[in-house]
Formats: sequence, structure tokens, C-alpha cells
Amino acid sequence: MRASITDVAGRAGVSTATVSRALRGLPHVSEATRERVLRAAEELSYSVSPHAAGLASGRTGTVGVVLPFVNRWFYGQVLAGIDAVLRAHDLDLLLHNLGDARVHRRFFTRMPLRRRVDGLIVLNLPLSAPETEALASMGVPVTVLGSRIPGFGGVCIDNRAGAATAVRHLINLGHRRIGMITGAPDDPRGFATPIARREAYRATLTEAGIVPDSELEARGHAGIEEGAAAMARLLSLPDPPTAVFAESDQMAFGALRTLRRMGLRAPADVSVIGFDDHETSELLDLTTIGQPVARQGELLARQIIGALAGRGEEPGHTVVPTRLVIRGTTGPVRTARPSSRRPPEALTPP
Amino acid sequence: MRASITDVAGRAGVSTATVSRALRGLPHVSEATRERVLRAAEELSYSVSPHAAGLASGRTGTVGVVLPFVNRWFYGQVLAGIDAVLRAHDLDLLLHNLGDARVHRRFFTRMPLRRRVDGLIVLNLPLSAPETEALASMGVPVTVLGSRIPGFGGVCIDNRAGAATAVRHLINLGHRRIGMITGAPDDPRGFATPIARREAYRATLTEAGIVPDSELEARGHAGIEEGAAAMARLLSLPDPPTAVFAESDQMAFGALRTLRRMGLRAPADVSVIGFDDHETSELLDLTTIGQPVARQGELLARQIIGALAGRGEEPGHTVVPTRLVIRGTTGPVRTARPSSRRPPEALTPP
DNA sequence: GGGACGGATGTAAACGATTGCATCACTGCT
DNA sequence: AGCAGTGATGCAATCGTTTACATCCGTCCC
Repeated sequence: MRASITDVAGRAGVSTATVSRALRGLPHVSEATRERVLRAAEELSYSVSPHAAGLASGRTGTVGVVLPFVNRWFYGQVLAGIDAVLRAHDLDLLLHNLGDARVHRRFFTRMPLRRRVDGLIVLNLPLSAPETEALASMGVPVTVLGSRIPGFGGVCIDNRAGAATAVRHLINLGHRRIGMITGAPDDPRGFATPIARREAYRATLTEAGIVPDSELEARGHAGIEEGAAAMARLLSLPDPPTAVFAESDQMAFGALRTLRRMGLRAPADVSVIGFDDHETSELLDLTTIGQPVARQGELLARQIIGALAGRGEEPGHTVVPTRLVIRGTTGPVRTARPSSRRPPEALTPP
Repeated sequence: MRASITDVAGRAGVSTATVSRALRGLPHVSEATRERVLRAAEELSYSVSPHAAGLASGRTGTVGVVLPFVNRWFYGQVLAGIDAVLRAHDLDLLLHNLGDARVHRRFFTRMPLRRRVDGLIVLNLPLSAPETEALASMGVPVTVLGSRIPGFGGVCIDNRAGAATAVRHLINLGHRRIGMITGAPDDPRGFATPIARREAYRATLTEAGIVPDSELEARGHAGIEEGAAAMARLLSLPDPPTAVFAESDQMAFGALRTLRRMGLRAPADVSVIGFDDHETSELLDLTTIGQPVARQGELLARQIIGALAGRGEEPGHTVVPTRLVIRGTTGPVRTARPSSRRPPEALTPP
């Protein structure tokens, strides 16, 4: 029913080999013949079978993307960046969400993308040594976001530098008692980002002559609710922080909500700084560390495309810059504490 | 280099046909043989070539998803729902972002998913008659979100009912001068959702004996900025609205920002209601019309899977309910207007 | 004891491209 | 005239499965 290359060849009066070459724009086809083949294909509304082509050529025209979440702002942005570049090169995008740890394991034992993709982009997933090995054994270029793995391409931000900037910003405002809301998940896989940011937080304090106080580190999973709970815990300390660095904007949102509900104000009572420059941050006037998110997706896709065009050289690593985005939730430390409490209120005050 | 089915057959001492049957759990294979084949496959770390399998069987094990945005909250949620169901059935997810109109057109002229997928999920894209025809001609089950197309499965919310509920909520609070921020994009494709919500807005006003005033309809593209600008326009009218229904939460966020920047408060000065129940809405205390977003993705995927298991029956349409989520940005109309203005302020007031 | 039956297995024909190699017809030189 | 070189084209092997059909063999029952 569906026209095959043989049909096109018949109609154009040439061999299938010529059809194949003509359709793919390869050389060694006369203009007249190409013309004729194109017309025949058009008339039969022919389109190549990706399976047959893949089987014969070994190429799939597809790039796999594996990630831990599809429904978070960050990954949506990255995905958009990847998609834009891939689309421009006529590559398809096969999405594989490794949401929970079980799916993650299954992915690495069964390797369902083996032979399905020409390249693989891994977003922020922690990879064990055997997992890295498994990916490498797929025999296609791999690019990872958020870590640096020899043999694979990579794009990342400098989490330490970003976190240090955030903490230094607070220190420069006069804060000494600086808390951190950290999203160490109890996910058995150890995500690298939270760890890097937390360590930089401690190191920066130490550099400034402040002794890190583990009481001031409030942990929870990522997410607004967890951020809110963490902030509540910090505020109930005997000697609460005057400023808080939240590992992510998401958690900072929760922190802001807690402040509001407790009748406290940022930055008057507590300064808050986040990390990511989430789209909502501007709305909430949150000071944060910004990173170019969609850009990172584009870079990842470009690396894959480079590797595919491949001069087989060692893949590169790109570090994209972060920047301090100063908005309204950070300010100088108050000398008198605690400030006057006001009754809880909604976003827009009565 | 990579083991093929022939290698496995050789090692297990059976034919390739038996290997194929054993591996796929088909009947007519003795337990002992199956055992032996499984072991051989394991030892060779064999995995089937999707291309070869697809070529031979005509099935791809892949479902295509086409959508207009990947970097918006709504689509991320839907995608997560789809992914979860597909993953559970071992189906792959091929993502196709038809961001701008040019890509959209190219998609429908070239049909790059033809023969690539066993089923197709279309999210909220307006389909012309020839486009619908083109999709139908792919010969695979199709399910669409947001519209009702004969021959295709479908999932949608009742936009009219939802919008009517929103407007009625405002009317019940005593509002008579009710504006709408509507996101009619100048995208040449006519998205259906904005239109439905706008028409319901007018109809509901009329039903309540209020004459719709076109001055009170502020248009813009979707997005926070556009919502903010639209609200600014409404507020600068000689007789501004006391309540505003925003077509989407996103636009409502912008509206709230404008209010705040102008020193006005919701709901004291202006009530605001949105639509979607975006994850940020709870944070901003926005009254809105909620819809189960991830759920819709799951339903779409389930429809495809049902069609694939296929008893060839006419695909179904599911309408999922919306619900009014009352939070803090709507309230009774003030008798005295305009209320006292206060100076502009940030999220957390001074 | 022999035919019918049924489950396990093998044979081989698709599926629909890509591509290395051979062929062919010119062109331009010597 | 003969030959090398070149661009266009065709031939046919190949990729790795699935699956319709044939075969084989043991059982059961009359």
C-alpha cells in the first residue's frame, strides 16, 4: 500500500540505488535524473522507511535524551534548547524519563536505547562507574549535563563558584549568621549539584572567617513544600539566621512563603537568595544566581551534532557562566533583632 | 561486533525463529529451550535491533507526541503523565516540538513521523482539515488534547464551563464591571482554547444581565509580560474593572505584578482569577480554575494503548472536570472606589 | 496399529532501504 | 587511434528481524 523505493525507481525509470542517492542529495546524480526522481517520489507521496534506512545504514537519525524529570521548569527549558538544535539538523528526539530509581536501574540493565539512537544526552543524572561503562559501550557519542566524565562531552555550570557568589553576596551585606536550605534528596542516587553547592557554602563561610554551623543547614527534598518546611525549621532555632541561601529557587519560593505566613519580611527580617533564576523568580522579586538554561540544552545538542559529524576528536567540556541577579529579597543585615513582627498576610497585603 | 539473533541461535543450538519466539514470550516454545535461549542471549548481552524488528513486523514500539511548547509548565505536566503510562507499557516517546508556525507547516508537508510511530498524541495544536487528513493517513491511532475530532481519540476539559464558573464566581462576589485578559495570539494558527474561554466570558456576563464591553477585553500573547501589559491597559481605562478574569494563570501572574507595581491590592482593589491552577498559583495565592493536567496526559496515553491493543472500535472522547480553586485574590466588590492607593511595593511589603 | 492431532521447531521469504563495486559512455590527451 | 580519467548509473549483497508455512515427533484414541 505504502510506496517503497522500488515503486519510485520504477516510476522514474531508474534503479533504487539512484533513487536513494537522488533523494539524499548525494553526488553522482545528474540534475535531470534527480529532478525526475523527486517528481516520482512526490507523486507517490513517498517517504523513506526509517527502519529500513536504519537497518541498512546503521544510522537512526535520532538522539536520545535521558533525564530525571520532565515536569520541572529547568528540564523544560533545557529540552527546548536541545529540541531547537536537533530539529534544525533533522534529528528526532527520543525522550526517556528516568523518574524514579527503579526505572533508572531498569534502563541501565536493559539499555533500551542501544541501537536506537545515534547519540545520547544525559541530563543531570548521577552515573555510577558501571553505568558510565554501559553508556560508553553503546558506541555512540554521549554528552552529559552537570558533570565531567572522561570520554563523554559535557556542559555544566560552576556550582561552586555560583554558590560562593551567593554566599559572598550575603556576607557583603553584613550577614554573619547565614543559613542554607539544601535539597539533599534521599534518592539513593547521589545527585552532584546539591553536594557541590553545599560544600561551596561551607567553604565560603570559612574563608570569610565564619565557622559553619551545621544547625544552620536545613535539609529536605527539592520542592516548594520542602523549602517551606526547611525555612520554618531555621526560624525556630534559638538563634535564627539573618540570611538564607536556598539551593534552588524552588526551595527559596517555599522559604518566602513561610516567611510571609509567619509575618516576616524579606529582606527586612531575613534575606533570601536562591539559585537558577527560575521564571517565577522575577515575579517574586527573588535575588538569585542565574544560569543560562536553554543555552545549555543547545550546547549539549551541538556537541552531539559535532561528534556525529565527527572527526573523532576527544569531546569537549563547556562551562557556562552563572551570574548574580540582585532583586529585592536580599538586603543589609539589621542591627536590631528580632524586628517587629507583623501578622501573617497574603501576597498582596491588606 | 554486536551479537545478532543468529549468534544467539547458534549458541543456543536452535533456529532464529525459536530465538525470536522465546525472547518475546510467545507460545510454542518448551520451557527448557526458552531457558537455554535466554541464557545465550544474556551471555552475549544481546538485544534486538529495533530497526530490524520494526522493518519485519511493521511495529515501532514508539509513540509520537507533538506539541507547541516543551518549556511551559502545562506541557511538562502532560508529558510527565504520558511518559509514565508509556513507560509502563515499554513504549518509547518520540517528541516533536512544533514551536513556530514554520516548523508546524514543515511537519505536515513532510510527515517525518510516518512509519516512525505506532500512535500519535497531539497536544493542543489547531489542525486544519488537510492536516487532520494527513494525520489520519498515517494509519495509526491518533489522540488529541483539547479538541474533538471524529475518528481520533480525544481528551479535553470543558473550557466554556470552566470560564463560566470563573466569571460567575466574580459575579457572585458582586462584581459587575469584569474585565478579561485574553491571550489571543497573533499566531496564524488559531488555537481553540482562548476563543472558547473568551466566548464563555461574554456569554456568562450576558446571562447575568451584564452587557459585555469590548473595552474590558485586553488582548496579548500568552505570557507573564503580556498579562502585565494587558492589566496595565485595563487599569488605565476611564472606568476600570473591579475584577479581572485572566485566560491563564500565567497571564494572571503578570496582572498581579502590575497591580503590585501600581500599589494596588488583590482582592481589595481588584479581584483576579486565573485558569489552570499552575504550580505557582498556590504560592501567589491566586484564585483559579483548576484542571488535572498530568491526568490528561495519562488518559491520552491510555487511549493510544487501548487503540494499539485495538479492538478497532471508534476511539472515545474524555472530558475531564475543572474545579474552582478559591484562594486569596478574589473577594467581594468594594462599594467605595477607587480605594486608597499605596506606594508600589515588592512581594513582601515594607 | 494407524490416523488424527497438537506442540515444538526449522526453513525461508519478506521487510525496504544503503552502498561497494562494476559498468558504461564520454571527454580530453598524447 | 588508444587510453586514462570521470561522472552517471545499475547490480546485488547486506542489515537483523518476524512470521507463514512446513516438518517432525510423540500421544491419544478408535
